[in-house]
Amino acid sequence: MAKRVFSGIQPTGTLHIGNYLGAIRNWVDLQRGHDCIYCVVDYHAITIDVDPKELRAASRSMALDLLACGVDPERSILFVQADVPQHTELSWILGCVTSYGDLARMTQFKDKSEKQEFVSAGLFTYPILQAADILIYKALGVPVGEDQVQHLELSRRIARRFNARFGELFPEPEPIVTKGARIMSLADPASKMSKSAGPTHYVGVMEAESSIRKKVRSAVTDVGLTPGEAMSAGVANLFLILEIACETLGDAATVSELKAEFADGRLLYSQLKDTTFERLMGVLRPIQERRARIAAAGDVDDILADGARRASAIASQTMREVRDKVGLGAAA
RNA sequence: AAGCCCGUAGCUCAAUUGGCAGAGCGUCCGACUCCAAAUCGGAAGGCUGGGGGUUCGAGCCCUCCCGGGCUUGCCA
Repeated sequence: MAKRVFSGIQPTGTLHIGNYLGAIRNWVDLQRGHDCIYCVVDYHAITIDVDPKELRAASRSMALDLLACGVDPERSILFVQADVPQHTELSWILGCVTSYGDLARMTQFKDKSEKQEFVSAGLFTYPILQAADILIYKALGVPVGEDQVQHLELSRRIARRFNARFGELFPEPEPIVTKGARIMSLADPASKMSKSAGPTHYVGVMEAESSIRKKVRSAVTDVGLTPGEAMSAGVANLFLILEIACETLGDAATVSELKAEFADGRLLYSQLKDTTFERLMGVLRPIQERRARIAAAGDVDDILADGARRASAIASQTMREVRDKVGLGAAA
């Protein structure tokens, strides 16, 4: 049996090229040779303030984005987290083998809680739910970015502690270190591309072409470098986007040509931007078209229902084992 | 549950005794630039958390509600 992989993404905001080039592209590739379970994590989304009128639509929309990007429901399981409520049941139990001190050490919690005026307990216990997401499917691999490594290590600790206390059940999930595509904000190349920094900082995968052109054109570069000098962060970021886009398109020549021009000090940044924009659209356009086709077909809800059904089958089996090992409930 | 403090533009905060709701940052447009940034010029942006009241006049005073923070409790 192929190695099982789990990963999730929050349904807040739209998918941006940092998400796609950094993570989702790998999700798609992992489908070859792995047994993949992909999840739109709406339980996680409500750890911060979210509009209930928008959440469900956002979850569906994110699922649609993922399908458009190439997540294949024939090969993988795609579902919305709250459609498999066993995630939260396991989360409670795992919370009881998680140390308070471990949670208090999570840097992402510290960062996020500083920015919120209302800090929910859910934000604090978030990594436990994340561990439940992974362990309930006994996933062996989890594709993660650098920012999630700490959380995955906690998941491993939780699995280990559960096994030690209640008997061997969960395999320790291994990180799948993906090609280090860390796309930076175009407006501020010192910080990672994110939706929270505002619309000028990210390029949406489904964004209108004219808008994307504008954003790529306004990318921060530098005042001009002398030949032989290292690239500035902004230029390096454009090259990174260009490189991944060209790789996807099977175009090896363009990047090396532009890099040679850069080394000679005769690269015009306007040209780099135009080329990057063009190649990026070469990648995004088919995704956008596919999204339109899938949306028109109108079977996303069916796909998600089927995904939830298949995920539930695994999750409820694991929960039977968990309840048995822990001794929960009156019925055996 | 009680006490105290807080809520003003997207964000951080001003606003004299109760007297025209403002600034910085961000956003948008323009100039400059190979493209951008920075800089300069311009613009948009508000039910002052909500309801009621006092007053000629309320961001400011009274009252209730909602939300947040801190403190001391109560119940499980």
